[in-house]
Amino acid sequence: MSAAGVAAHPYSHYTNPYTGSALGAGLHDSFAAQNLFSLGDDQQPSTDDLERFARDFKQKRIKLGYTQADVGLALGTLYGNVFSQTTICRFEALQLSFKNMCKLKPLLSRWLDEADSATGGMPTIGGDKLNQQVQGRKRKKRTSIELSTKNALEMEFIKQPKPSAAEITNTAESLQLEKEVVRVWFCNRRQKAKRLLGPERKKPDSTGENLSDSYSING
DNA sequence: GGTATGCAAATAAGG
DNA sequence: GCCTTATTTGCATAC
Repeated sequence: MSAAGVAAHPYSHYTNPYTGSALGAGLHDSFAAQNLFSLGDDQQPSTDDLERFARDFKQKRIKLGYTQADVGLALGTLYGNVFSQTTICRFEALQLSFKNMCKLKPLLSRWLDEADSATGGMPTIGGDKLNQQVQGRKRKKRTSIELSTKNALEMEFIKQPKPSAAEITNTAESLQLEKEVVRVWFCNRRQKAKRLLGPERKKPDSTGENLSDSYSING
């Protein structure tokens, strides 16, 4: 155990190396907007709400004796979609985008409520909006591509970064992968190539870090 | 044994 | 149906 206590540094450190922004800028932008326009009305929580909730959630979760993995699994029972320990961890550490945090909050909130009241057993079903909200989004299990296969794909990529459908099918067959997996691999690989080639983003300086600084959340 | 994190697979949205 | 771009999410592994 090393984490007890409370999330150390909220919305700051996760600068997605791929987009150079993703969780980073996207997140900060969203949060900035959220802070500025915080309508407070809808059901959209403010950044403060999220921070408070995450902190609270973690504390209670620990008090109740559940691990992050437990929670992720329980969400599967509750809503039909399991989440990983990683995701719960990032939620607690406020390392998800604002939008993503907003999406997960009600699920975790509901879980917490049930876990809280039903002390003694994991909460069970709650078949309503939330259920539907998350369901139908069944995520495909992440494919682990073997190193040798990756190498083969890399070779193909060097030869032809943008293979035709037929070429993708061939590659998929020869590597014994699903065609879709190969197609997505090439898409992601192209994205990666672009990132690697274009390190000159917008402003190396003024964006990410400063913003994250200005989020000095903590109390 | 639980939690944090790097890299990247999968998905969403718009074209 | 496939692309690009942005984003979400998790495997693998370090802590």
